[in-house]
Amino acid sequence: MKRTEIKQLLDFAKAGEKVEVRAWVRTKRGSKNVSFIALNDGSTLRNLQLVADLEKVEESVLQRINTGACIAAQGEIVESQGSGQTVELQATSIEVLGEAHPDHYPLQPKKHSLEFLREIAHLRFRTNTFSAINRIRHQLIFGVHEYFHSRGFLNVHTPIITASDAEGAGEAFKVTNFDLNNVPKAEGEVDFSQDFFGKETNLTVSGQLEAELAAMAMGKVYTFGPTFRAENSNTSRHLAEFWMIEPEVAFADLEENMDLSEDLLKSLVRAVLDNCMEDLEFLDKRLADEEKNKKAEERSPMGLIEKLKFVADNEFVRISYTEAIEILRNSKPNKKKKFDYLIEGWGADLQSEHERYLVEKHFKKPVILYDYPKDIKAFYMRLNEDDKTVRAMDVLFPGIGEIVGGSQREERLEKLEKRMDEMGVPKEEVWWYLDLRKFGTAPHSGFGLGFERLVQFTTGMGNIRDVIPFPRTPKNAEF
RNA sequence: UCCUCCUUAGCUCAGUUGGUUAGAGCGGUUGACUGUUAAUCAAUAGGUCCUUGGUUCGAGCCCAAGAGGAGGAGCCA
Repeated sequence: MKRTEIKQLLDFAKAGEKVEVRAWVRTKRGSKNVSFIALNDGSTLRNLQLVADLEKVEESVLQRINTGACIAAQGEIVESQGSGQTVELQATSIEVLGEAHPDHYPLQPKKHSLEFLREIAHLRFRTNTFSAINRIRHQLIFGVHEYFHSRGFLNVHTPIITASDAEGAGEAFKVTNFDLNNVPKAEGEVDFSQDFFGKETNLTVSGQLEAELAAMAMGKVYTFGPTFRAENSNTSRHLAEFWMIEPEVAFADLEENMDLSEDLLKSLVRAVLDNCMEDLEFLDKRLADEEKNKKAEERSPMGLIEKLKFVADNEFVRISYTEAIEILRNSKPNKKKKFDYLIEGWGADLQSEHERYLVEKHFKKPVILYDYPKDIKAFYMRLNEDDKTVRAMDVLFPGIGEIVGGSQREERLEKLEKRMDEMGVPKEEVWWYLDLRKFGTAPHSGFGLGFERLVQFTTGMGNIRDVIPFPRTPKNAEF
């Protein structure tokens, strides 16, 4: 008999149908004559109740069925006599595909801490929370490709291994083929000319520079790939390995760049609202339960679904860095010296506390900040007429902080070279990037969207380690 | 990397001013129960108190170093 997925079965099956399901056991309970087995196969958050009558199913088989076991069950769909479900599967035969010994299986039919589940990441897919997160994560992955494809963007695979570290986006992981106990040296220095690529190489920190190359021929492109940062960051918003979406658009100015980022974010949130409501409702409730344990002033004013709808339906606030500084300088926490870093004047980099104030207290909605001082931004951002600011923009989200960072790129060779000199960026390493400005240069813009931060936002999860199946963080590369 | 906090049973946590055999709930096991909903009821097993060193007659508790985890900061996405 062909197996039926539980989602299909619960949505469409009629009483009297004979089916086979294959699934993992969540709980088993019951009495002398009848057992009730909650089954989940990942196709939906909902469980199927399997009813095993001792007259029809061997007791020796039932004894081997514990939480975590995998079974194949054949039977007939019947209307449930119990109140927790409308239909259930009355078993005619059960085969145990894989036992899960109760003395050793770590998942119990009870609430586990997220910290504990991180230690058993190989099994946490089997919990409601992580299956919900991963179904939403999939919807977002799919949504990204769907969004760009339907608008004529081309997906570009930029290299994972790169020779340039010119982006300045943090420490890179080194890639080498050397025997680390016997590294070839020349004049005291490591001799990379003998290494696999004949030069020093690392894992990419961003696909942006390469995406720009593609955009200056293909027009509209995007990357969606893994990126790596060897920063010793220990926060709930950073990973050493994370996925980033980087569109790059020829002829687009900063305005269009902001439009694209806002529209993309809203579309993705809407896609989740349209397609993952069952999982969202579960996470919404989970979050609400968690909020009950918090103090009143720490509680978030909106539930998860409410928050997602709010973001999808409302305009993001757009203000310049200069306007933001004015707001912050005149803000209550600044005047009362409640900020750890007080805003004295123009030019200061904004700290998390400032971004949070703008987003969560002052505007109470997503904020796009643009036109930052050139000294606190990367070399490739286009210089404004004032010679002080660059065409940079950051999208700030409540609870997450910076979810998007982007800019209009400097397309004028002279200005770009001047900035690289000022900031000490080695021009010879990225000669190809400069070539773009020599041959048919054009205005263009792009941004980077941190995928896991987006998943964090849409699932309401507080720690980024819980929205990627196998998080890579300092001192942790298990699984 | 910095600051703060944490580490006791499989899990979540108590553990009094340093004092004899370290506790609970859940989970496990065994038994009871004619349909349960994280079933219920009864009994029961289960501990290198993170590691190392120190103070003390005596350390889960005090001190030092280390390891791991969480929250915040920095860096950023």
